[in-house]
Amino acid sequence: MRMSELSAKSGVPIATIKYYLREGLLPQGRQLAATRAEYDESHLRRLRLIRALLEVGRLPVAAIKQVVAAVDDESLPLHTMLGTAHYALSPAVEHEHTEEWASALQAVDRLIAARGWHITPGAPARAELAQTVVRMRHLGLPVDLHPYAEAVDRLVKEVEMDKIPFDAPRDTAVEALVLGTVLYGRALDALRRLAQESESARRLGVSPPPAPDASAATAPPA
Amino acid sequence: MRMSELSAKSGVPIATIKYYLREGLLPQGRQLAATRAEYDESHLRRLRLIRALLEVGRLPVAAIKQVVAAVDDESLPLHTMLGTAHYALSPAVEHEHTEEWASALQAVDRLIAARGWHITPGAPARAELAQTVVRMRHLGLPVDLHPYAEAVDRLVKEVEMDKIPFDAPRDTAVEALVLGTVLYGRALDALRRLAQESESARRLGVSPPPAPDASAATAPPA
DNA sequence: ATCACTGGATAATACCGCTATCCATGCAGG
DNA sequence: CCTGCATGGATAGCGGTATTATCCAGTGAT
Repeated sequence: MRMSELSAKSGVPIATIKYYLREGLLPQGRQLAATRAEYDESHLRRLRLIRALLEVGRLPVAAIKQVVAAVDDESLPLHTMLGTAHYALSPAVEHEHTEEWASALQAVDRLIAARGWHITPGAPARAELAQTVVRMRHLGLPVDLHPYAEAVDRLVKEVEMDKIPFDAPRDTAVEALVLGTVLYGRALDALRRLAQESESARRLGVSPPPAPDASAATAPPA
Repeated sequence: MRMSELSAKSGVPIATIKYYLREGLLPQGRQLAATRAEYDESHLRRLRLIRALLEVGRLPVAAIKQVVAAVDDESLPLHTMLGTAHYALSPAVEHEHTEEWASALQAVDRLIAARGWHITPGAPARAELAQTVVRMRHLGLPVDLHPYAEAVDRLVKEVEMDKIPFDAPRDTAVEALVLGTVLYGRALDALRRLAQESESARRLGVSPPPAPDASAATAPPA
């Protein structure tokens, strides 16, 4: 198919597709002539991957570039691939070597040990979590992550990993890994807020089930 | 304290503090004279709240403005306050009234019903989740959110809500609500990635991930 | 009175994702 | 073959956002 068709099928403007080509997010089409190139289903699929990572996962374009590079690198083991996705998802927390930081990191490592997890020291999520703990303490929030760790531990072990099609072609498995991390991450977050709203309504008593001030809860900016 | 002291204690540059004052994120200090104003602990605390929402929660400044306005509005019930936080957290998904959208929304509503949740139709998380489902289907991912819903449901009911100090002064409770949503949301996400890494290492059982460095972000020559 | 410092107003900056403009093709219909 | 519209590629520009730099007049300690 040609670029215009690719654009039509994906809903991404041509100018934007050109941008992705420039940035190396999308592989070049098969060159037919100086002003003619052909794209196929793989480009369409890649485009959907990009948009999902961008719009749902909120990944910056530079990070997506990393991810697709890893996806395309056939020599990369799946586990490493997952690490790349995690790295792209993590927002580069700057290490301040303060007392608080060390303490928070220690707390995180205790939690990791308590769950029996095996985590490499360079894992981005480790630093990110430590950073979050620092913030929580700054603000005087009670910090108890154990129930959260237990919940995701079960989820990952009992559900998520079983869904990855390890026996499928590599790119399929890889996409499932990356997309699972990103899309289900968002889904989990949205679900949590739904649960919160429901429980909040129940406890703080917007009394009857047929919500009286339904619109108030999500009222648009004043 | 003066602005420079506020800056020193919070780690936020003076110019940035001035910006927050302009934007109404941070209340004005007590004016002592034309070129002299005094700030106190409440400003420091507010500044930390802002930075937490900004850096950890990734909220845009405009959304933070909404949140602090709600926090400061004494007349707002707690439940409504939570709704405001949720609204600020959600990234305004645009409704395309397509077939897929309707179907995804239906699936989300079935899930909500299955869990017995009480959710207002305008809940931002509802649309966000539907959007995510649409993307998942586009990409051919299997979509089964039930285990996720169950996990967060338990978490919210058994842990999160019990931590909110409803009997404390309003602003304390309000901050706990907002920060709980935002900070624990991030924490949950980071924990999930930790669990994934651990489980991935166990199942795919291999060498540790490459601990990619920041320079790699721009290094690869296409 | 002086001078370093403060707070406030305004303009400039950096980055990012995207978009508009140009231009040399290139295929299609006559 | 010739004409004309569409294509792909290169380049420059736009719009939004968070932040920062510049100016300036007022203040208070010395």
